[in-house]
Amino acid sequence: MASYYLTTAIDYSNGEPHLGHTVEKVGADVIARYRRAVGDDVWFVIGMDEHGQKVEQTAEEHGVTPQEWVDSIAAAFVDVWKALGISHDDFIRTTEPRHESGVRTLMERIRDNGDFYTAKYEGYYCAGCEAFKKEDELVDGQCPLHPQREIEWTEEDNWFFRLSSYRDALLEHIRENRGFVRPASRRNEILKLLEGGLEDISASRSRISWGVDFPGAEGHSVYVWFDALPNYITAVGFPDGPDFETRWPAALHIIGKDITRFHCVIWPAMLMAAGVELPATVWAHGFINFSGGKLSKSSGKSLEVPDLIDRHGPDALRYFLMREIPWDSDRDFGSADDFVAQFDRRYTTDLANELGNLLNRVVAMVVKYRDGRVPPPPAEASSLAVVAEEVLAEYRLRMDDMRLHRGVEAAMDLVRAANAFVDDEKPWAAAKAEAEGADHGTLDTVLGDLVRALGTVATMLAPFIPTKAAEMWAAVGGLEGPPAFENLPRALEALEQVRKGDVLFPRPE
RNA sequence: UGCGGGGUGGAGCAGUCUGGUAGCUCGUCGGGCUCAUAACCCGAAGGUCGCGGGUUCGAAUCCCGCCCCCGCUACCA
Repeated sequence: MASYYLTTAIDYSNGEPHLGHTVEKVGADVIARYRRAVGDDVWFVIGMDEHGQKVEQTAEEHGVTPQEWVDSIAAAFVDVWKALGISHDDFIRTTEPRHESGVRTLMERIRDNGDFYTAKYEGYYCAGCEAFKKEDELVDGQCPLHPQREIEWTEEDNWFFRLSSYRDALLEHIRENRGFVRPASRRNEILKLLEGGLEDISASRSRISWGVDFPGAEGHSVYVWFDALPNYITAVGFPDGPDFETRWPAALHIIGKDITRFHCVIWPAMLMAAGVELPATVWAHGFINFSGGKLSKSSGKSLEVPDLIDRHGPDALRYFLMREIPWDSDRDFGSADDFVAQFDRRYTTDLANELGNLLNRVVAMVVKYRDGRVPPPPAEASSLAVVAEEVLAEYRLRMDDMRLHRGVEAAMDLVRAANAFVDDEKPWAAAKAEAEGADHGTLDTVLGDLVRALGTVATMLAPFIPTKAAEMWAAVGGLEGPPAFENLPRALEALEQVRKGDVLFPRPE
């Protein structure tokens, strides 16, 4: 079994989980579940980035210790992921000992490789940004993001990382490995960036106490990216845990497009400097945008994730996000009201009317005309069975290429084809003909192939709507949930008896 | 300024790499069916494929120029 280790960006512990976090985790979960169905040995890790001055300040504002603060935020994130059915295998937090010790080891290796040096860093420092600002970034001598804060001319000794010396190696790696940075638009961006040259970056901070101590440098802590990025290796036991060798290098890092350069330039350079293999692919997904303003003035529809889950259930939200938001680019919803309206529309048309109703009508007919017995596969496949084969192949191509929104679209194409097939074949007319003496072959083929098409749909949709797909699979007579793709043909042939259950997606009243 | 992405019927998108009657979903209008969650199916109207020029027998698709929108421009998740 091929090892497939995938990660998402770890989320910064400065606020509650929002839609942006949710899209990323759901997409990653879809990939994880799909890879499992393909037969890979999947290891799926998400987590929290918990250090830094901002966390320290936020904790102070709430009158708790930083550790208490990050504990409560981590719990809030875990609750949401659980509610959404995210199937992660591990949850890494950068305040955990396994992470902090791994970071120190990594820093030591980079240092031993001669890629750290000290230099004076001076400039205007904004405590709000936790960063030095260039003079032309300031507005009226103040940081535009934190105008209420003091800006200070500051000098400190920093440890610098020789990022610039990895430019050629990075260029070569990205040029030769087309799949390293995806989608292609992001790859172009990074290549152009590299062609323009790189500067060294600082790797330590002297003024941050809530962080990992910089090895061998009294009073310095590891700067944010050198702390956060290594979570991908510390989570699987770097440097010498038993799983590190089998799981690393990762198959896939899933990130937001805003942090592409950190993952495609700094992170691989760090790994090269420490003599660690590079991940196979970094995938930068797009964002949800609200050009019309996220906060609706009119009806005040909530975009809080728990409220959206309550609206039509977790699977419906997963479906909507994956169907509507391209996995490789941005999507603008206008306003919060528009978002909710689109969500309601997708739920009613796609899930209730097309998918749920199809299952219901097919199961009802099998019960009515065959006492629930699923007719076995006919000698000659129906037109629907042919379409099912084609759709499945197209679905696999799209999913393997991580075009998730196109994958779910393919599955729904089969749903539409099945609904049209029912109308074309008119099983009720065939049943009437049987009552008048016609043979049973035609209706057997129609009903059996419909049931098996539904089984195929359930299997294709399982990564997207795991709970509902399992209900579908059970309704068409399947055992133990939708099968791995390898076993699908056999599992479909084995379907014997449909089970009429509750309406899959009730229409809103 | 530079770089990247985008501009396709009312809305959201596919198609552009590998030129050859412009496609899908939703919405609108008309028809059909009764197995089904008043669900489903079929048909119709609706597009100068951002603008201008070029290559070609032929361009949404290739080349040049321009306009508009978004992101990034380095230590901000």
